[in-house]
Amino acid sequence: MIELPPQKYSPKNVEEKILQFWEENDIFKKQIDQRKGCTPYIFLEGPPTANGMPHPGHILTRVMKDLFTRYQAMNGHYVERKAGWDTHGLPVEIEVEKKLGLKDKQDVEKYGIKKFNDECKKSVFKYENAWVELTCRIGFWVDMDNPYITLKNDYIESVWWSLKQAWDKKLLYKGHKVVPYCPRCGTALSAHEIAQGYKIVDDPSIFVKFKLKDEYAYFLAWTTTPWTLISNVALAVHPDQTYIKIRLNGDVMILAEERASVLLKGEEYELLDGFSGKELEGTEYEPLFDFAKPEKKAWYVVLADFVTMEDGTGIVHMAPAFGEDDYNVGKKYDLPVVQLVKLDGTFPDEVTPWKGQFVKDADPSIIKHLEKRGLLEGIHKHTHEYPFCWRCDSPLLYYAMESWFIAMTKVQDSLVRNNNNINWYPEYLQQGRFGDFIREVKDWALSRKRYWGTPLPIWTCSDKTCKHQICVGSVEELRNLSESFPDNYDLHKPFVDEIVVKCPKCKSQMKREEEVIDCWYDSGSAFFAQWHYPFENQDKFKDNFPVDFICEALDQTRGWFYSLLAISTFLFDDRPYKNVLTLGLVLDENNQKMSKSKRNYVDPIIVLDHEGADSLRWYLISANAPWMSTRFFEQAVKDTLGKFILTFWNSYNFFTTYASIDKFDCKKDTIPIAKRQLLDKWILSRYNKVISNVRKHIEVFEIHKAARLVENFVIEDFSNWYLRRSRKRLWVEEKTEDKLAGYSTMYEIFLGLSKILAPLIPFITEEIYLNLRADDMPESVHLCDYLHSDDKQIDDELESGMEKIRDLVEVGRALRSKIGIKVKYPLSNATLVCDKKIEDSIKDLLDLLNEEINVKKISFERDTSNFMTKTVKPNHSKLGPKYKAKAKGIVNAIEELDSHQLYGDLTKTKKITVSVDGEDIVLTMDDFQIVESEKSHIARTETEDAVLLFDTTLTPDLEAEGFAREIVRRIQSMRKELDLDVEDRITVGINIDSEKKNALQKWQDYIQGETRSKELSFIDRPSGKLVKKWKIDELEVEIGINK
RNA sequence: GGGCCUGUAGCUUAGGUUGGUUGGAGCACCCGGCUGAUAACCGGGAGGCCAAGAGUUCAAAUCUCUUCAGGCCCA
Repeated sequence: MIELPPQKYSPKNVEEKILQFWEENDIFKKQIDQRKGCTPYIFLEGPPTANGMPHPGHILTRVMKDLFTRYQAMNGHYVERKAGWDTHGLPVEIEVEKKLGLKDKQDVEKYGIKKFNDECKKSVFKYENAWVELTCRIGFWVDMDNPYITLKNDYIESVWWSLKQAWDKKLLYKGHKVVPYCPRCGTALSAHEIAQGYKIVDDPSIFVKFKLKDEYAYFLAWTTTPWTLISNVALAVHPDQTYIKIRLNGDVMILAEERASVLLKGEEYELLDGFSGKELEGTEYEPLFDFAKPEKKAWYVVLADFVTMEDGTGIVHMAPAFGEDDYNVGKKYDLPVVQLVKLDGTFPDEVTPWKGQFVKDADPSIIKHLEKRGLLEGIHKHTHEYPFCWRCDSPLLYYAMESWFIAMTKVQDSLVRNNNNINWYPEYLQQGRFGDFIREVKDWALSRKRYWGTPLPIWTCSDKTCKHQICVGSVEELRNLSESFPDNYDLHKPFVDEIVVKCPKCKSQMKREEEVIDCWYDSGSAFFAQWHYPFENQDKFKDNFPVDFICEALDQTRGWFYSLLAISTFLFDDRPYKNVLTLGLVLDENNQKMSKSKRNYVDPIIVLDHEGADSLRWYLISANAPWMSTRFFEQAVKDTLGKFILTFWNSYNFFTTYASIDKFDCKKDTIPIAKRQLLDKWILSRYNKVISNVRKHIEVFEIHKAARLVENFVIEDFSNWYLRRSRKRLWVEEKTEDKLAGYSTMYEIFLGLSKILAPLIPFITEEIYLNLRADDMPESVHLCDYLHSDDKQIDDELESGMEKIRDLVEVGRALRSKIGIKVKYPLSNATLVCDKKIEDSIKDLLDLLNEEINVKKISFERDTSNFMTKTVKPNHSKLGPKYKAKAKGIVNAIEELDSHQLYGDLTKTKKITVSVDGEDIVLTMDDFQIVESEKSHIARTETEDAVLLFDTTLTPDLEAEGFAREIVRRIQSMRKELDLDVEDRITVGINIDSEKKNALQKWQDYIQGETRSKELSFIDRPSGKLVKKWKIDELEVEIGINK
């Protein structure tokens, strides 16, 4: 039984009601469970960090994840949706440090690692409620009762297992990583931290001479960090640049040709030799200082692509301990890492002249020293950006810290192969940003010298000679190695470090490497660690690997998308996911990135309260391709509500208003399609076409196209044409077959739309479905099967005929507007001039055209000649040159004549004579232009394939009919003013000029029928509940109505 | 600094692969009409150096290069 829904659509009320319905009836669980045993569609949730409030970007991700999983579930797949939480990492620690007022790592250790980590754990779930609420409110169906959480012992154990795999494959090793380091705070800073501490500073930049070992010549190098010269081990040149040897001021020097032309502009020098960078490779030079006694070979020329010709000399001094580029080159050439700076930023004792001095403060003294030795060629001031500690404002040093790595470079080929086996949406990321990243993959710096994270499970024997190392791969293994393993264990710091582990080789005590691991490794392990694989759920894992679908924003490309692939590749040598949808970023109204500090975004909750989740979802889905960035602001969602959601609702409301009055029963009252009107068949054809195309778009994640297609169908085809054209059918009071045919069609389409749109806008579709469903249908739209199109109902010819009719309506209305005869006033005749084919395609649909443009009769013709008339007018460009001064007189004379007659005469006699100033002039057809125009009372317009002609003669009968419609319109608006129900009957009294009254009387039945009046009288003083005076075309009318 | 993506009317956008009539829509605006779906509907109008510049071509929103602006990632 279809019920009358609320007239006014309140998103909040409807959505709250539906949320309650889902919860009370466990619909989400039923959607999953009813597909048990079906082909699974495996989704993996990229875990959000719940230590900050969700913002519009998170909403987009969650909406997209939701709609594709809902779609697959309705499509007959078993779609589990396990939620996940990312809980470790530096952002969490920073948040807690701020809260507790801790400034650096020393502060943390003073505070106590146990207490600190407790705070971290608490902080992680600080915003959990907000996340859960928002997730629920936007209708994202994900199982938040059984999430995977990266801080759980089981999860950590799975991560440990995977690290042990890496260890066994000899992929886990200890090396150096150059990081920005604050010597005062004694800590490395993350990229995110240094980004907020750049300042523009003046540093000395110096040109230093390095003497070649076997030759009296110098390499001229350039540096802005003189203090790193102490730890110099090599010089780098660009392999493809040209270097020259010159004599300048008595010295022989080598530098890049391109730089020489800039640096030595105007100076005189003698060119001695030239070579490519490549040829210089391996050339040895004498060290500037002898403080370092490196074990490996040092002090020779190496090649590096990053050497620029923008500044300097084209020869770069290399100190692998203090620069990432330097370090990487050093690794390639196996250079020693000379690190003559202590962790507090001062020089060690072996650097005798400057020992104990802060390195940057020693710069001037080092420069002086070089100058004294004659090794300084020049000194400049260099203005550049330099990072400072955001906490204590000390200048940061780049510093090679010991770190654990996973040797991704060793599995690079597999990475590339597995990546090529993934479907990327959009495709260009596969070989673009992501492919580039993988082709230049570096070893993964895994360890973090922090507290809140998965501890690195590597223990080293403390015996100086033994130094045995073990990577622990399970809790069981750790328990067996330790003497006292607690029952109630926690694998985090500091507990894990309190476990006493004995070396299996020498029985000495072992000590865990103090680091925790990169939290990206945690989340990248989700595809197996969420199942506690391999300790549990081995089958479950096998069934769920690789996953079908992951979806995150663009910034995850080198984050989670990479960490999943990296781990999956070295563990299983396979892709972890088959399809990856990358979403564009959500920006603010001015295309600026949303940031917490600028507060330039709307709180999603406000939008949800005002416009509702469906409008919000529809906006995000339809505004743009998923991978394009989308601007987000409340007005945009408001527009979406008005444009689509309300149109959809109003259409539905229109249908239910009538269907509920008539108690339409979808079981008993459905009319077979064959017996329905062409209009019904047409909308069903359009509808089925839409279904089939929507499916095609969704399959390739072009959800915006699917959404726009449906939107266009609902607004243009269904609401603005089909329903508008069907209104009259529903106004008849009896339950005619035609009315039921209309209901049947509308019912089918609303029910269908609720299913098609259910994954996209799950609330309003549920609301509609629940009202329309019959008892034998599933209890929720989300438990239905997604629709397949019925191609038998697609009729291209009918669609093309309707297209032509709609074109004709358009031009017909425009023409009416142009000739100034209102649509209320019927015209007696219209003619369509077109060919037979067109006529055939539209002749059965002509009633629609009749009604839309209000014409009594439409007939067909093959050409327009009966409606056109030819006249002539003087051809000025011919007459002018020929008759010069007389031309004006001739034109005047012609205009005196009747132009129709003139044309007739000209065609008959070929010439006419006019008299100008007493002179007879003979004119021929050549002197005229033929003009074709409509005969009087004919108006003409055309479409691409037809001409439409109106007979504009208004007879008194036609005028009376039009006037009757004017009256009806006034009464209707008065009914509405009284807020009457559609079925209410009224009595009407009209006071009107007697001449019009006579004309109107013929239309009395019509007026009464249209306005549901049981009585209509023409009286002088109308009375009733509402009495109004109207002015219709200068004529005063007074109408009174009563219920 | 490097790589990648994006830029079309006040706003949201189609078209761009495959160069080819006058660059289409919708919202908002103005005028007119219609209306028992009323935050709707119909007709008309106004609004575009297709970010800027250069090149290729008979022809460029479309292809190429440069610049500018915004974004993401990496330095």
